[in-house]
Amino acid sequence: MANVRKFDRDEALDQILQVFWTKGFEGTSLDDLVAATGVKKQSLYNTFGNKDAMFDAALGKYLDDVGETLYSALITDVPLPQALRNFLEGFTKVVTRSDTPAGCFVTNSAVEFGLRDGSGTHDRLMKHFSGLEEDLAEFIESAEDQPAMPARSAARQLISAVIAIAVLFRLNRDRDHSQAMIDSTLHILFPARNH
Amino acid sequence: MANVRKFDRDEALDQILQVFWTKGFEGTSLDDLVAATGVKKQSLYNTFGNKDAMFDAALGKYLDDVGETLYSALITDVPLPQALRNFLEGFTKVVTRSDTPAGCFVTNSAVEFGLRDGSGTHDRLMKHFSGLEEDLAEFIESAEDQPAMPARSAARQLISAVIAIAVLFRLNRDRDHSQAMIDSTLHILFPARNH
DNA sequence: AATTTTCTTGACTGATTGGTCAAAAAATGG
DNA sequence: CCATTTTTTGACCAATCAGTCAAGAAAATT
Repeated sequence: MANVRKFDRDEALDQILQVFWTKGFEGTSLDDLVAATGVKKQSLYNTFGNKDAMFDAALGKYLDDVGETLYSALITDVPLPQALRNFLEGFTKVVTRSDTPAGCFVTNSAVEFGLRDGSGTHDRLMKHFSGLEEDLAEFIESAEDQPAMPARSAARQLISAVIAIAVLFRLNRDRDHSQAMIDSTLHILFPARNH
Repeated sequence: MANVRKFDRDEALDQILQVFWTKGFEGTSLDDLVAATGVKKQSLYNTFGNKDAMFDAALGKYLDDVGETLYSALITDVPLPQALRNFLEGFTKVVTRSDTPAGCFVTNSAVEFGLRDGSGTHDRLMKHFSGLEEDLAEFIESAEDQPAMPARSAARQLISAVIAIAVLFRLNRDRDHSQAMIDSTLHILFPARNH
């Protein structure tokens, strides 16, 4: 190799993610990304490709980071109610952090790319949700402690809660409301129990 | 008056709504609106104002139309479970119709305008959700038949379901999935009952 | 030290953005 | 039928859009 990159690729990608997460794909201009990263346009193109590729890379980073958070709750040997509480709390922490944009980048993108059938992003988002539902259902089914409904329904309720928490927090940054929705969801899955 | 408008204001507004609903605010250009309405740019500006005002008017139309659908389910004297089923089915019908864009325009806009504090649209969307939660809770509380949780929690579960149905249907146009979520939500509110 | 390879820089595209202007066309009131 | 008022029309605007180009700077290889 000859000359070497002056900026940190991963750090720049993280800043790119923040911008897309805040403003969406259409709402983000390349100048926004240049300003956020401090990296000149051509260097961004050299490193990532075009705007779509930058978005794709940002989505990948988000899926890696958040995916790890979500799935780490599902690889424990704590009782199911506690594991699912960890799942909900972990996700909620991600979408309500004050040092990252409010809401869930995947949910936001699902809304923005929802009608763009056939695009790579659209497929990726669909697979994310169906995969998560599958994994949740499997995890619940294989647990000792069973919720008050079929595993598949419970998984859907969890995903439903997670989406609603993300959308509503993005609109109204009220952590108490998010917490109430977590508690309410757990009471539904495991009624008549102390949480 | 002198000359009179050649196009129908309400019809044009409906077409404007469809475009914003499909592509979002940032994703919509004025040329898109001109193409969809068949009305020249200046005439749109004369009639509605600027792009923000057009979006505002479209949101108002959507809130009127959908609001009527939603609230009509809450002004009946049928038993609560049936009323809430009507509520969920009515909403789902709106967001899954094949002659209008997939998903809920309010939810989409909540995601897109979520971080624009202080904007009129942001306030309006917040008031919509808090108002709906309030009205649902009140309606449930004043009913004879009570769900298996406090009215406020039930109201939040309904809103949560409604948001998730809209987001997921926009991504993956699967009506069976929407229906399953409706049924699951009602089973949660009124367990051990035939729906 | 010279060459080669890569990254950086800033100027530069043509297309599109939201929005305006002023003239033309049309309909009403006198 | 004329004057007035409003809408329509298409040209026009500066700003911004995503993306490119070519020259310059920096590092590794020879």
